[in-house]
Amino acid sequence: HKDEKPELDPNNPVANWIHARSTRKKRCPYTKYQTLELEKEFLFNMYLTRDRRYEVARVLNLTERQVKIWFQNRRMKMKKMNKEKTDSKEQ
Amino acid sequence: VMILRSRFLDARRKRRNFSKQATEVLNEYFYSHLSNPYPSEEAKEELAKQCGITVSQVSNWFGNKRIRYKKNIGKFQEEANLYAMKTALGATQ
DNA sequence: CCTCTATGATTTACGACGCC
DNA sequence: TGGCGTCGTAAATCATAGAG
Repeated sequence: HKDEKPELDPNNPVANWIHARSTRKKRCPYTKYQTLELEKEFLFNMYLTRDRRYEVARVLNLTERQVKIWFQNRRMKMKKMNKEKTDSKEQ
Repeated sequence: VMILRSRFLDARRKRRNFSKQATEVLNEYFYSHLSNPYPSEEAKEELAKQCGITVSQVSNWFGNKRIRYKKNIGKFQEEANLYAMKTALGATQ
């Protein structure tokens, strides 16, 4: 499950850690408008159809891949929020 | 109603830095597993219990610690030596 | 008090692996 | 086999607690 190892020095403690590939796109925070629209779409349906994805990407000037990943991350966030809610209820 | 109110207030409760003891426990694990500081789910649960924080918070702490350590190893050298010495002494007893 | 910096949390972007 | 699913994480960024 390793991404890449820029550190080749065997004495370097971080040599075997997970490292992001240098080709990874730098994180680009979305605008308030983009986030708001994505949230609205998520409220409508947690899973995108292919043409909703195309449409959302076009309107928000994001790639379809970015929209797909945003929904994946958003579902994980929802799962985490639900878990915290039920965890605090029991006890 | 009061229960719902207190739960809502809990959720909005402002972040607090972890206790010195909790940070101590997390750092001990981090520096004694420096070549592979990725605790398993079970290890995270145990650390969370010892520290009085959630598993998510343990994950956040390790994520932040790994990237900040990697970004400036020199800055953490003193701390690393301190915990290395501490575990060495603990193993002797 | 009033700054800043360190710290905990959240947000993008993937790699690994799963299922259909 | 491609494509989207989850899971765990990297790295950047946000928010502000709290040390000086």
